Order: sequence, then structure tokens, then C-alpha cells
Amino acid sequence: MNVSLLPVLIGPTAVGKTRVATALARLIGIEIVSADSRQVYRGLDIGTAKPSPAERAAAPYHGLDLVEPVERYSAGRFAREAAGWTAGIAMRGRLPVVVGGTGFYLRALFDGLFVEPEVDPALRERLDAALTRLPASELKRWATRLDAGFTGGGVQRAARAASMALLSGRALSDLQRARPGERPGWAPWYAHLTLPRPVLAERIAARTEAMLAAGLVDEVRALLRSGVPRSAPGLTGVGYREVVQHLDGAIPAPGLAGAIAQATRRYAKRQETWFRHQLRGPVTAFDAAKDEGTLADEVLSGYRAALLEEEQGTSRV
RNA sequence: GGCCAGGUAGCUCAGAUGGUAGAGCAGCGGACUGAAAAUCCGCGUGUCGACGGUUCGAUUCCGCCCCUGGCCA
Repeated sequence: MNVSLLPVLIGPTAVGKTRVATALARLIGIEIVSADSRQVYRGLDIGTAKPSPAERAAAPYHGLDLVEPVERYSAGRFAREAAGWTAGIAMRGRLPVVVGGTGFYLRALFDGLFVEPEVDPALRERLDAALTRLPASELKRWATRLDAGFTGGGVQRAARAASMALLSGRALSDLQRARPGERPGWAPWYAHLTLPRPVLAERIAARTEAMLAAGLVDEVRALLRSGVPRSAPGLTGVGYREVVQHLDGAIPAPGLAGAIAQATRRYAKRQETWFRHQLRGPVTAFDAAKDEGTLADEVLSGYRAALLEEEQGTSRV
């Protein structure tokens, strides 16, 4: 299957992306490329709303369970791996469908990141850790001194700007400008699942309760018991962070669901901000209040129409 | 039914001898080039319960009504 236009199912957390993807799989032979920065962690199943075995049987998934919770994944690695999965799926004659809520990963995949200089990962890790321990104001001074183009963004991004400059000898913003990455052969066609905020908030609340009922706290407890430190990359996300705090006594049991739901709402808001302003390519909105069968039909016909238009456009040139 | 306390932002509350009001939380907007569910930046969003009166001017004072809580019947 020779496609240059890739259907991409996006939407805030809890809007029902997996549900629609599964319905889509019933209509046509697809494989799913998950663009989700949390579902890459093995053992983080309940809190990341990872597709169930049944859902994974309905369509092959790529991009799940790639690393241990103590490991770091990255947008760059995602872009490389996702490009490989996508090519493989197309080669098998099926349609790759990208499904995910991590905007930065989508950018990495479709726009390409700059080509990062080779640096010793262990060294970088130690440097980052040391920089992050600096007082915020001092770290910021280092970042702006080492990279005149540093635009801010807090300790994490300041630490990256500083460490990349120290390790590569060039300012990060320079590198980003001077060494643009390659764009893949695909262009995204975005299907944006949307719900009014209050409705999404209700779904988030319900899903949070369901996660706790399904044993989210036990999941985290087991990870910690197996030796995963509470600062592990996998445990910094929404839900896991709150459960760790709960186990440390900082969040009492009655407040846990509320704390997780609130963090999730804020995350959903940041996602929508990204979708509103950062996406490059056509975006079609779909009302996620509809049932998944209808949505799958609508998304598929929308995609086919876009595909047809694209073919006519290119054949005319 | 009577007496008392109170009705101010989504919530909990503060406040002004009369010049249309401000905190916390919630919320909203934005940034984003390999940690991104991360990391940051910004923003009070209001018929001051209703209606009359006094006043140049009422959310504030007066009257009346409505609502909530408490006490007494």
C-alpha cells in the first residue's frame, strides 16, 4: 500500500482514541502506531490506560512496552522507531494508523527533530542530574550563558540546553537551526476527537475511579517493591506521581482520586493547547460523544476523501 | 410564627466613614526541536441575593421581600 498521507487519531486523554481505533480495525486492515510517551513503559498498564489484550488482538500495536520504568525513552527514538514500524506496516499491505496524545512525538515523527550530536549517554545523564540539582536561578544563568538562544522553560529544559552545550561545544539552539532532521515520506491527516471540557472532565473522573478500582495503587506498590525508585522516569507521569505521593503519606486515600483527576484534567488542557497551535497539517474534528462505530465510519470516509484530493492534486502537478 | 447570624468570583472567605471590589483553591490562556502524562510562563473570570428609598453617586446606609443556618416557639 503506497500511502503518503497517514491517518493520525489524536485527542486529549480519556476521549476514547483506543475505542475508535479498535472500531476502525473492524472496518479495514490496519496496524496501530501508538504515539504515547507513557504506554512505552512495561509494567505501567492501569494508569496509562494501555490497550487491553482484547484491543491488542483487534489490531496489532506498535510502540507499547518498549522500555523499563527506570529507562528513559525519547521523542527522537520514537520518531526513528515509528518510521520503521510505519514502513513495515505499509509493506505488509496494511494501513498504518497513528494513535496518540503526545504532541511532541507527533512533531518528531512528522516534522523531524534536529540531528543530535553523538554524546556519551552516561555522561550526559550524570551532567543533567548535577545541573538539575543547581538552584534554579543559577541553572538559568548557565543556560543563557551557554546558549544565547535559550528561550526558557524551567529547570528541565535549562539543564538540557546547558548539558548539550557543554558536551557538544555548540549552543543547543544553534544545533537545532543548523542541523535540521529529515522529514519522513509521510504527511499527517489528523482526526481530532473532541468533547466539551465538562464532559471530558466527567469521563476523566470515571476513568480515574475505574483505574483505582482496577488496582492502580497495587500496580505502583509492586513496581516499588521490585526495586523501581520513586523518581524513575516511568513514575513521573500523571497518576503514578500521585499514587507514589499517596504511598508516601502525602496524599490521604480519600483525596487520591481527586488529585489524579485534577492532574489529568490539566494534562488534557495542555494537550488541547498543543493540538490547537502546534500541529502542522490538516485537522478534522470529530465529536467523540458519538459511538465508536459511527466515528470509525466518519474518520475512514474523511481520510479517503483527503487521500483522493491529495492524489488528484499531485497528478495535476 | 418570633429572634439572631449570614447571602460578595465556580468554592471557601476578606473588604470599603458611600466613589462599581480581592485573596486562596478551582478554572482559563499560552510556550514547547531526544525527560513531553515532562518542564515552564501568563490571566480575577463578578448584576457584591431581589425590589424600592435616601444620595451627585448604593454592593456598602434605610425599608421591604426572598433564600440559608442557628436558637426560641
